[in-house]
Amino acid sequence: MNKPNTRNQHGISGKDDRQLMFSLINAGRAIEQSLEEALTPIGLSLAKFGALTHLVEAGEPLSLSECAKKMTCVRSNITQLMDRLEADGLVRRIKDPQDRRTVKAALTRLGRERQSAGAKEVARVQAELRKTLDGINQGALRRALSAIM
Amino acid sequence: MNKPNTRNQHGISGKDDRQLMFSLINAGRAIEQSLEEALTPIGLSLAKFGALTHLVEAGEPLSLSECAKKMTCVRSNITQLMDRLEADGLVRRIKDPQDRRTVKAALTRLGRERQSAGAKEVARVQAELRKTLDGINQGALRRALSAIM
DNA sequence: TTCGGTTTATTCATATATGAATAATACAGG
DNA sequence: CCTGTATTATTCATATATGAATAAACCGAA
Repeated sequence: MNKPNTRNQHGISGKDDRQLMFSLINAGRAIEQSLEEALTPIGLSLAKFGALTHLVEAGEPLSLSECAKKMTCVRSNITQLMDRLEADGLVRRIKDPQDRRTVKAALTRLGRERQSAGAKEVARVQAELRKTLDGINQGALRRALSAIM
Repeated sequence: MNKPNTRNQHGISGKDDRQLMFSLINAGRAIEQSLEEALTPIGLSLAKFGALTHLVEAGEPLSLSECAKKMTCVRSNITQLMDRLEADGLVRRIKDPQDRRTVKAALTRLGRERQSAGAKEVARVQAELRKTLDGINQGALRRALSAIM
C-alpha cells in the first residue's frame, strides 16, 4: 500500500509507531481509506458498498432492521443510508404487506451493477494487500486478529 | 477483549471471517470502540483525547494547523473539535501576536487533568490488549502492520 | 377483545470526519 | 510600496455514525 494515512483522526501513536494498539487502529483505517478511494470513482462509499453487498448476498429484499443487524449498527443509521442509496437510485424501499411496520430495501438494477463494479475494486485492493503481506506470517496475523474480536 | 463489535458500519466480512482485510478493519474498530468506552466515563472521546495528548506532548500551545498536521486531518475538523474542547473547558484559544492569522490551542488546568485521567484508561486498555495477544507472535504482527502503512 | 409491552422505522440532536469557498493576514519580488 | 500568491482559520454542505424520543403496528395474556 504505502499510501499516506490521511484519516488518522486522533493521530495518537505515542512516542514511536511501534505501539501495537495504535498501529492496529491505523492499519485498519489505512485499509478503509484505500477502499474508499477505490470505490469513489464508481460513486460508492464503503458504507454504501457494504449495504448493497448484504442485499446481493441475501438474494432478496431485507428489512431495514435486518440490514442494521448485518451491518452491526443502529437503525437510524440505516434509515439515513437508505435515504442516500435511494436518492442514488441504487435501492428501492418497499412496504411489507405481512407486517406493516416493516420497510424492506430492494436492489435496483443499477444497485446490482454498482455493487458488482464495487466488488471488483474491493478485490483489487484485497489482492494488493495480500501482496503487501506476502513475506509475513499471515497465520500469526490471523490468530492475532481473531483474538482481538 | 471479546466485546461485541458494535461499530462495524459496513459489516462486510465475506462468507467467513477469515478475510484478512476485513478482519484488520474490524480489529481496528473493535479497539477504537474499547477506547471510546474507556474514555466515556471521564468525559472524553478518542478524538478529544488525541488532541489533548498532542498538546500535552508538545508542552506548549499549538496552532490549529499544527494540530491538524499532528492528527492527520483537515483543518476544518480541528476548528470543530476545538470548539467542543473549548466548550468543555479543556482548551483555550489564544491569538498569536506574531502572526495574526494564527490561533493557538492552549491546555487549561482541567484539560491537563482530563488528559492524564484519559491516559490511565488508555494504558489499561493497552494492557488488556497485550494480555489478549500474549500467546501470539507479536513480531509478525508488528511487521505486518508496518508493511500496511 | 382490549391492554400493555415489543418491535418497526423515522426524526432529532449531536459527534466526527471531509472538502470547497471565504476572509484575513503574511510575505516575496517587481 | 504594491501586488500577487500562499497560508490561516472559519463557515458551509455533506457523509457517516450514535442514541433518545416518537408513532405506528404487532402480539400475547387477561
